[in-house]
Amino acid sequence: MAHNPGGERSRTIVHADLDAFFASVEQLDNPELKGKPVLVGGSPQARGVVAAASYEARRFGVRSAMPMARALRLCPEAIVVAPRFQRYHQVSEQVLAIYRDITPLVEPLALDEAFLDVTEVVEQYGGAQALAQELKGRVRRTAGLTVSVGVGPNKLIAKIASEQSKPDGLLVVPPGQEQQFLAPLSVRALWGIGPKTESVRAALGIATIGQLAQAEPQALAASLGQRGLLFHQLAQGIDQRPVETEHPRKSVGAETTFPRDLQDGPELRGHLLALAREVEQRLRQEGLAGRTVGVKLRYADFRTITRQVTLASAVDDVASIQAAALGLFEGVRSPEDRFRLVGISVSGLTEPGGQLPLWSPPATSDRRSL
DNA sequence: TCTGGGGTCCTAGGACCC
DNA sequence: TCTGGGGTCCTAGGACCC
Repeated sequence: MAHNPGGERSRTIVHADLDAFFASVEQLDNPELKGKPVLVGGSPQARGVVAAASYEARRFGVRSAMPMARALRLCPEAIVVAPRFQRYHQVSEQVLAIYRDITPLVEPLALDEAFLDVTEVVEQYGGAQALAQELKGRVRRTAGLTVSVGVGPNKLIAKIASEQSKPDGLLVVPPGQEQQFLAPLSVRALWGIGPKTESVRAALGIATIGQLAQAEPQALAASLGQRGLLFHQLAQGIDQRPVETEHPRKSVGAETTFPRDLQDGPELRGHLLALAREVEQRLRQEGLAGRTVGVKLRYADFRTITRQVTLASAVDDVASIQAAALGLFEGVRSPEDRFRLVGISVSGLTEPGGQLPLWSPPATSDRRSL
């Protein structure tokens, strides 16, 4: 066991991240796509973006979340494939089963990512390196996919290690080497530091995680609030978050972006109804109901607003969801507004109980939104 | 360049209650 | 006439992640 002055047991955490997941599954299922630039996502006509790009496509500078129109300008010969989420779920379950065969302490983060707490089993495999090799081998043989693996004394280190090792990588950061490993990396590598936060830190003159670790906590708190102090901790390589196998769901939502902007009318309301149906279906699949119904509206100029209402009891049926959503929509729309997206979500989730009302008045006395 | 769809978490302010 | 303190619930927006 590693030396640790704090007296706490040293943990061994694995982060496993499937490479270019959606695109790799498409190449697996259709051998004609192997070795070719593949883009999984929506069509450029439907204002689609790239959900996943094969490594062949990334060489052209294509990245996830990039508008498909731009991706195709960068890589005109790319093959665009519509996403098949059911299939990705299937493969994801297959891979999670492999992880759970190693340890029950598996925390899925997304379809293509998971943490494993292998503290108790790592010695059975002859150490972290050997365990990671074994995991990679099993995923390749069983699912036909490559996975990048990072191993470290905590989640933060494991995650950044797998990121650094991509693709088909393996990187073990032993306890005690956290600071050394992190110091030269960009603060952007820290989980939670996005473009906005990065611009704040740029104003402070901090570029690397090492500099962030050295910075005055007060200065960080002044510009970033509580998060500044958290980032300061993380920059020292300190991260006590446990691997959690259970994540109770907090909300269920569905949204659609229209191929062209829509004004209020039968077409838009038809979309709202379809979204309410979809949310109902998914709530029932999971045996859930929720008290809070929300709508999301994105205007033609990309400005986005949300409105929500909390009902007296939890609902899981189209009629109630749709009624609440329409009420919220009526409260904000003007006839000349043009929308590019509408969405519906249900939160405040519970197990549905007994008879459900079609419509309940808001729980609060604030009825402005209605 | 022209921006998806699924989420989580955080902040801040207001209403309300005792 | 000039107004506490603590706590909870609710809403809206925004940053972020995959």
